[in-house]
Amino acid sequence: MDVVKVDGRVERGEQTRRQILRRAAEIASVEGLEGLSIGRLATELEVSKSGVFAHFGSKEELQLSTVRAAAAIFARQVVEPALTVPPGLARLELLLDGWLAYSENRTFPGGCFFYAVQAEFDARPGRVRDAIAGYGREWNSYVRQTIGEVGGIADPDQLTFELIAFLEMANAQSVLHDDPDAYERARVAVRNRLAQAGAASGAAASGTAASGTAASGTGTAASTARR
Amino acid sequence: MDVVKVDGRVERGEQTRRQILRRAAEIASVEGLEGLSIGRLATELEVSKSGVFAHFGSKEELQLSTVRAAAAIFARQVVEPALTVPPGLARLELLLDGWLAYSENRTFPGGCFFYAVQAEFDARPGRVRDAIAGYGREWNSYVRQTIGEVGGIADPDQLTFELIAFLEMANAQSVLHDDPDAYERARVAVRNRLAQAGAASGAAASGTAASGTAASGTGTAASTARR
DNA sequence: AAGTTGTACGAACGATCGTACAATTAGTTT
DNA sequence: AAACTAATTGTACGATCGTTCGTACAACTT
Repeated sequence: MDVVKVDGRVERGEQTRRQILRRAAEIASVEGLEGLSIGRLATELEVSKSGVFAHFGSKEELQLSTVRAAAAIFARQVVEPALTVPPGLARLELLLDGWLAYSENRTFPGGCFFYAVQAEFDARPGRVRDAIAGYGREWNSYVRQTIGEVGGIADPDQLTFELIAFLEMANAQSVLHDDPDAYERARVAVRNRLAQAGAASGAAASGTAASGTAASGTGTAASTARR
Repeated sequence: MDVVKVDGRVERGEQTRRQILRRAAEIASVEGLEGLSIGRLATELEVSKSGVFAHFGSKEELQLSTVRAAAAIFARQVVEPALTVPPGLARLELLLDGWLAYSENRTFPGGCFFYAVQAEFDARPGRVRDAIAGYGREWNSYVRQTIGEVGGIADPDQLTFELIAFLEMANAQSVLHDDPDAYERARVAVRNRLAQAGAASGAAASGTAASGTAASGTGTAASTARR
């Protein structure tokens, strides 16, 4: 009906814009959002520098658009899959495992996009930093909410802090030291901490076989059981 | 003594070099080692651009020297104080509290220097990355060793991973979100995790007793004792 | 005293940065 | 067909980047 207004020119423009932003996010995950330059982007994509520039009007707008594009990829890859299972421990575990997979399989070549740009912009003012901080808070409060839906957890804010710490540490260690074992460390840490928190929900589903007395077992058992 | 070879020119040179590197580390903790430019450094220090350049011969060498200078500051501020107490739980706690204080009181204006440059260089090759990774491994294995000296801890490598994760998370949250509470979260996490690990050494003081919500105890005491 | 060494400076270089604007191409409307 | 519109291009600009080079001057050696 009214969706027929497919202007071929606009259509093509949006496609190049998507290509630009996908490449921009890849570069930024490795070199940072400042290391990302319009000229280099144009050269790599084999288009004109002014063509790239025209899509955004300023470098800051390019950076902001890149952050938004990366957030969409993150949401599709990490958040949405977790929404396919009912709230509770299973969803929380799927969310955390999804994050580790997102980092481990290098959705962005430099590891987690937000880890990279967060550390780059955390100490300087501006709209880019504000956008990054906003997504950080969103992610934080979504994890927090998912923890809340498990029930029976004493201090959800504290648990949120610790779980996210494990995820980011795994990403950092893996990228800097080429150490894939970091992800296994994070999985052990997450499992152990969730057991300690006394995640009430039954669902022995993905849990360890020895989940009954997991608290004192130091959680080393099911290292190979998962995955 | 035998230190009589005080050439006034060399002496003066070393002093300006120290000033350059101190400022360079400050800037890099905020803007990164790439954001650090020789021209800007010269302007801020009110010296000539070529004067700054002459001290290092290349930008890469300036970056390497900056990393080394920051490592020396880190060692003095975090590692050395812990060496004043005997090995064991007390030393480990002093080390961790020392790190949190080092980040919290903004020894570098952008928070932990190494957190910033690690995320910046973790995904690109080169000598700078290698140097940063080297210091990272050093820090990691020193924490690991200090944990080992406590005794009675099941998996020291796993504990090292988790404790450092708490520290870096506190730094990241604090800097990006202007949230000073992050440090308290990290202290709670550390205390809780050490209690769970069953740190054998005496000093039950900081153990499970205060694990509820209290901020008091040895943790904060040490943090204020320093500095 | 004259001669040597080391730090710091000023000017200039080629390259690249972000940005501006007019010209061109391709698709849509009348 | 002409008129219009949107994406893309080419050219050019001022600023800043890292780097090079010749020079000035203070400090040390002989």
